[in-house]
Amino acid sequence: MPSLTVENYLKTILQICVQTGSEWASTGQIASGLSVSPGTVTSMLKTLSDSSLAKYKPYSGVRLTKQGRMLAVRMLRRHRLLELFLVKTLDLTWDQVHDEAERMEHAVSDELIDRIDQYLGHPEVDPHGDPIPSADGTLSGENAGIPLAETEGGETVRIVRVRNQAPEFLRYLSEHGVALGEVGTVQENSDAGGIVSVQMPEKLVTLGQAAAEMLYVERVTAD
Amino acid sequence: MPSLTVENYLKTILQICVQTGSEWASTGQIASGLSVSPGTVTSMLKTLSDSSLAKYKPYSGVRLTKQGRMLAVRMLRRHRLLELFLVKTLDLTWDQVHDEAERMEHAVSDELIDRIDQYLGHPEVDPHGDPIPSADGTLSGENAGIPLAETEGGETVRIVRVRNQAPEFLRYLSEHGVALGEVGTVQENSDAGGIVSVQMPEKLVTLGQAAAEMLYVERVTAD
DNA sequence: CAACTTTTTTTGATTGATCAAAATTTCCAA
DNA sequence: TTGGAAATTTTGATCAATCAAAAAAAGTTG
Repeated sequence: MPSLTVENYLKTILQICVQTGSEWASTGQIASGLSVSPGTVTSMLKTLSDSSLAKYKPYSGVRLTKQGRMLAVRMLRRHRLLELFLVKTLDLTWDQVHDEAERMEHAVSDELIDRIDQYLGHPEVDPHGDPIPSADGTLSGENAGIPLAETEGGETVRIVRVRNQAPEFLRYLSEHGVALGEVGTVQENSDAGGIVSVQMPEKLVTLGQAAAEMLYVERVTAD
Repeated sequence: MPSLTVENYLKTILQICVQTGSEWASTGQIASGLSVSPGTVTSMLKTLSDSSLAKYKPYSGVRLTKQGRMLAVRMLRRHRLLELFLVKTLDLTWDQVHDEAERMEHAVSDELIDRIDQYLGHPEVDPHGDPIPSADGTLSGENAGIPLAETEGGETVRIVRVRNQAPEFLRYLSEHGVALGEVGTVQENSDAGGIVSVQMPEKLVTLGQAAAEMLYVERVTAD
């Protein structure tokens, strides 16, 4: 029922809320998230409000309604299941699936998504470690892990999530031995130098601060 | 580059041409194929002409250009590969895949389609027996088989294609033992009664004339 | 708190896809 | 060959999504 455009607005709003930890998303955030002009966003926010998918408060932003949030979560679920499906069936790599899923998520039925979920055995995370919402609309695990940037030299960490879908970034990681589930030891985290380096099983990888903010890890306790 | 709408027009035009064996498709045929009004078609035909995807001749219809035909064939290829992919990976049945593929075909990249083609081992036909165009745009095998309606009592035939995607029709066939590749014996083809009946390995199936025109078979010579 | 900056909204326009209904052209049959 | 009937095109309108640029509101800072 909702257009592809509406689906994209809802998803973007939800992602902003998750990332900022707020209930509200501003016109400007949405505009830059979708690469459209602010004026376009304003008019779409009114449309969303009219269809009870969000509550729009002029000059403040929007907040998803239960219904809108449900739809947005469903888009996230579709996107993430599709990504994993492409990786599992066709052996695509984590840098190849985002754009593909971005378009496909608007084209598949709920029934197909549930089939895929079942085929994959109800997975918890997608190829980037992003949690997959359950069929009933529950979105949990969005807070797992901490940015690599917050760790210190000497710590042993497991890679659990990459919060940046840029193919070049993902390929850089792969080429330097960084993959989901791998364990490494932080060599150095220097604010002065603006870098973090981690010894992975095979290779040593060094990332800038910005990049280290996007790579999420869990501290591993020797057991 | 071409919009979803343009892709659908091109595909529809190609299908009309294939079905009628003509180079031209009329405004009316396209309008009913796409369930839009004739006036809408007229204006889109001008658009297609302007983008050199088809040649429009007022009151006569359109004819695809080489470029337009290429694109249309590509849509057919996508559609058919997607159908088979869904059947092979997720065990969907032939009555479940058409609508799904119809939407997905606009959302997948050429690269993904080629991956799927490779994964499936370069198949020749989709789950309905429709031939899959090759990557270079060759569409062959569209003339394989003859309608069951043209066979006579006593002939042994192999089911090779179903030219009707209606889920109810396909389910009716499945429920009566008709599946691609199966062999049966025509019991009766009666113009008077308007029915054709075929003894399949498990069951006896009886179809009306119209239905028998949509089910394609090959005569099997005892060997 | 007044002036400047930033953000947001409004305004006016455009584009693509569609429709209904009127006008036109083509076709067929008497 | 002529008078409908059928098919097609034109016309005028609508709707969703977008933009640029002007106007207004909110925020910030000396």
